[in-house]
Amino acid sequence: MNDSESTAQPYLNEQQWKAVRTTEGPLLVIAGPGSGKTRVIEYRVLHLIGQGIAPKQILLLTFTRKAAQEMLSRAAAHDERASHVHGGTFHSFAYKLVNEFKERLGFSGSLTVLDEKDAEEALQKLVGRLGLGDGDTAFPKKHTLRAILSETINKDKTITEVIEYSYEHLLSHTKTIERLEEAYAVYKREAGYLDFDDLLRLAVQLLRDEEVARMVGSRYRYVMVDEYQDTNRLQGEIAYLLARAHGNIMVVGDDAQSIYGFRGAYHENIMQFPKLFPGCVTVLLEKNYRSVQAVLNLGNAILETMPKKFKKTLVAARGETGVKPQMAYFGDAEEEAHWIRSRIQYLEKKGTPLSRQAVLFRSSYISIPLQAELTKQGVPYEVFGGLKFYEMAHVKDMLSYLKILANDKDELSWNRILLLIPGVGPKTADAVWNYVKINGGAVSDSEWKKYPDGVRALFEALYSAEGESKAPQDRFDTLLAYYVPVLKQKFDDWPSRRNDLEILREVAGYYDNLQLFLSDCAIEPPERRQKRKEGALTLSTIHSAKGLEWDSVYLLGAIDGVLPSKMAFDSEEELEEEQRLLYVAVTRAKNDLALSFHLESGHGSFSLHRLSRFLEEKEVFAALEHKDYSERRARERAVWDEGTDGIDDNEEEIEYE
DNA sequence: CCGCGGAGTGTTTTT
DNA sequence: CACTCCGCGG
Repeated sequence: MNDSESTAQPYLNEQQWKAVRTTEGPLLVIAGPGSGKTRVIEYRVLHLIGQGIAPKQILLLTFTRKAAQEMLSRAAAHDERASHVHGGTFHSFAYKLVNEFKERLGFSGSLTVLDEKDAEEALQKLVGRLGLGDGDTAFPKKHTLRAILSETINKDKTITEVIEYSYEHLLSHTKTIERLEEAYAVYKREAGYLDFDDLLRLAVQLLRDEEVARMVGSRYRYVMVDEYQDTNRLQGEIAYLLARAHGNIMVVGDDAQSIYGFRGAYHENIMQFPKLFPGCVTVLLEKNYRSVQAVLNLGNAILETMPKKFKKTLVAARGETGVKPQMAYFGDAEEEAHWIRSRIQYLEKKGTPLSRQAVLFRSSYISIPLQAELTKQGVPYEVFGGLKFYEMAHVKDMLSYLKILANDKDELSWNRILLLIPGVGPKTADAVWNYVKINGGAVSDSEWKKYPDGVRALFEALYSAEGESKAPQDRFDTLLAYYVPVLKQKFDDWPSRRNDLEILREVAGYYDNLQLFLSDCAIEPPERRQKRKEGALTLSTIHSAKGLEWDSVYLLGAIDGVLPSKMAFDSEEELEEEQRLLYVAVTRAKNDLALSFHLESGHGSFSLHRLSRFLEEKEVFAALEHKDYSERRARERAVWDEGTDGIDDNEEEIEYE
């Protein structure tokens, strides 16, 4: 995939230099899209090392692991020492910290990180156990329950506040959900479970402790935080606590690109930074080295229509006018997919390789017709965002076996793998778990007779995979041999799943510590494809496209109800975030941008037929070149006003010139 | 107690 | 349209 650094910028400009050289004391960098902030971080790392700072004393906190790796490996290309800089996500940093000081937090056994799905599973189990939703069909689903509890942590609110604010229809369940929250906390503590929110919460708790703060604070004398506009209150506090003693902290962000409010991102963090760190130096990076003027004009028009927010304008550094972004209209998703695919291939023929083109969308489902079209026509593509590798059932199954080796109190994993055995349902699974909880792995012969035969086979597989000294990959192999028959029986499409597990096996080979492998799987999903598809087209959610750029970009589904999502319709705040999402999408394009619309004939009552409201704003509308490719509409028009022949045919080459 | 089949429901974005 | 929940037959 492409990244910001392919942007041709021969030297650092004055503002960028200032950001690089200001190493002592707090520094706030407001960086518009394409303004070279990645370069600033890269050079700042090199500059610090050049000053004689030990790489180990530099900490770089980013939003995704990939971002940190990119920046550090680029710096390492100039100076190998840069590869020893500590870099990662807040969550992985927090996990290491919690693990290091777990006794202080009152944990005795090993810790297991719960991903979102696990957390939901745990909640559902508790709901059942406590009989909370009994006979009540209106009782919230596990996903909603998890969202509510998560919001209390990430937005620092009480359950009542969260429900009053975003889930008014659930007010009557407030008391029950409070009970659930307590039970969930106890449950996690007993099993040694940490969900994503616990990681941040506990890290803050640790750093608030003077002694810990002193130890950790002296470890990292220079702290840098990327994508600061998308940090939440807890992450903001972690950054603050880390740098409180020495004040050597740089944060980089752009409030206009804050798109993680739904996850508790608190963009006020950026505004409050100067207050938190008095004497802070502010640097504004406005020059855009990425896009042609026509694209920037659209970006600026969107910026103009945003309520509140910083006043700023993207200033083009490239000086090329470029072609006005196209707004293309279609009758249905298939027409749209067909057109986009053929336009992509057309540009490829004209010299823009597939790897430098990307199709972006608000939500994954929107891209399905296009994926079908691309597959049909043999266009190689790679999808980012949406369903994740480590969330697939067979991957979770396999990881569950390993998780039990790492933490035998892991009830959720026991439950999962027991249910895979024929003849074992919830009751038997529970019985076996209760037995294991008390007696450990030593099972008497008489006990076996109580359960289906498969249970014994499972235990034997687990026994033979045990052993501290064994490499994670060896254990993996033992358990995979056990699991493959289960896989074949459970899934018709097992060959491709078997292949996924082969990839997982390879990843396991990079680790010599099982714990670490497993926590990484939850917090920082290992790259699913070691060898990336060469020369493939990128399909990505807008969220996953953050920080990236391509020569040619398509925004699929510029439909009111998709972008903005209909889920955001009744919240002013969420609508603003959707608008920033549009801004992020259009500013990914370097040379060429096309937006597209199709009529969405929803199943059931909902059908979407209006252009995104953000694009209807006068100035935004004017920054686009509107073209109606709808065959349906063309047909209608041909009937209504005879004489015009509307749009000729679907001879693709003609249409985009 | 398990597991299958039918009915009903609500649908985003991610560490 | 995919997933969850419920009820019934084995």
